Amino acid sequence: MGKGELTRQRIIEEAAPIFNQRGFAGCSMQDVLDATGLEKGGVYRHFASKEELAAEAFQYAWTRVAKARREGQDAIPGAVEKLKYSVRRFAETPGGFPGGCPLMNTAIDADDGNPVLRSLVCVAMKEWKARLATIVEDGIANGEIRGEVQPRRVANMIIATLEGALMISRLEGNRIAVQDAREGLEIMLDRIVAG
Amino acid sequence: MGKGELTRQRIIEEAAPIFNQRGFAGCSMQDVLDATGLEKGGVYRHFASKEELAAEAFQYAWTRVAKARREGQDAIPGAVEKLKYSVRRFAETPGGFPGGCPLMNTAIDADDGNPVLRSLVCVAMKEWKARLATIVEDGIANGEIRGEVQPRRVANMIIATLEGALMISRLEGNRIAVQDAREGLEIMLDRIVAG
DNA sequence: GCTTAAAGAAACCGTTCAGTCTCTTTTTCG
DNA sequence: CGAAAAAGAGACTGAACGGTTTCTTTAAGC
Repeated sequence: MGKGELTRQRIIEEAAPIFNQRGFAGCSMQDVLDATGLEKGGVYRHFASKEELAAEAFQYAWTRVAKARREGQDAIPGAVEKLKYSVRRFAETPGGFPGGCPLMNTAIDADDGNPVLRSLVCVAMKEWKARLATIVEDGIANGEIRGEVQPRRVANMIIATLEGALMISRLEGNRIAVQDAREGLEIMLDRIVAG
Repeated sequence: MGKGELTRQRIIEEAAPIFNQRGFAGCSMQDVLDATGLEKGGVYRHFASKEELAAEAFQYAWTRVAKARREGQDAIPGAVEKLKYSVRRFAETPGGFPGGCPLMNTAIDADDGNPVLRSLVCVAMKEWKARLATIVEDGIANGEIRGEVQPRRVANMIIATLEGALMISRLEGNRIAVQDAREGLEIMLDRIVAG
């Protein structure tokens, strides 16, 4: 990787937390310059526009967060245990990235405009949901989870509850809401097992 | 109410949807001028700053949304039925205010800055949570709900799930997530009844 | 209906915005 | 080591930003 590519990556990494904390409109290019120590020319050589940088920053932030949340999940045996692990992992790493969950932040930030960011968030959401739904489907297939359970509904419930709880927790400045969500979801997950 | 007060109120009502859709930094005073048809002097006579207007706009938006969600709730008998009604009402009015839920939008918008807006959101969240928790407490007191149930946890679960689901629904442009959340929460609420 | 105070229009303030361009410095590679 | 290419500094552009001020219009109270 040449020096240019290295700088580009560094800009993304420095800009991502700022965009995640302040939103697209709330983060100026000057903020990025301050954070990177570069000048205008140094940044605009690597990105065509603020929007392009913001898009790359979101991708970076989400990739990092999603990877951290997934970590260790493959080693867990059993569909329900895998789901519980996902929930626990989410609840235990609420400060995984400065400014909170990039998915939620960018979804709220871009849902009434900025189609570029919006579509990236849409894809990210779709992938997360599919990942959870697949675990449920596998559980149904091997008889661990009851057949009537709707994978999409379970996935939506998990994502909605966790993200909503994170919003509350960040607002209140404590972990109570995410802990409550975790416990509530674990009870729910116990109820989808077969038998 | 004099003409001044009337204009002030009209500015708030016109500005609230814009702030709710674009966020504090994403909505300029020029946008407010365009929406109201007034000029700078006409607006700044009634508000000391953009922040003051945004605060009033949030209060207006949240008051309206909260009232709409509460409507008819008092007539519902039984704690669990009251809670179910709240959930149903939320799920059925996802487009209650342009731009989505002001509480979530402003919480995400202001949680890493703007202490004025942040504290208003905090109070709103506290009140909503207390309202739900009180219903649970009443249900426990009259034996309708099991004694082990933690009112705060139920309240957190309901708010988190609904708000998270609304975020998903708005991102995807359909009502699937809020419907899934509603059904999931109803099952959860059936499980907290005594006996 | 006249006086007076409130309300609004519009020019204006300095600052910051995203983005461009030119010129210098630093890599990179033969 | 030297030439060509890449990277970065930093001045600059015009528009938009939040906010102020002055002056005109409109509404209210006697």
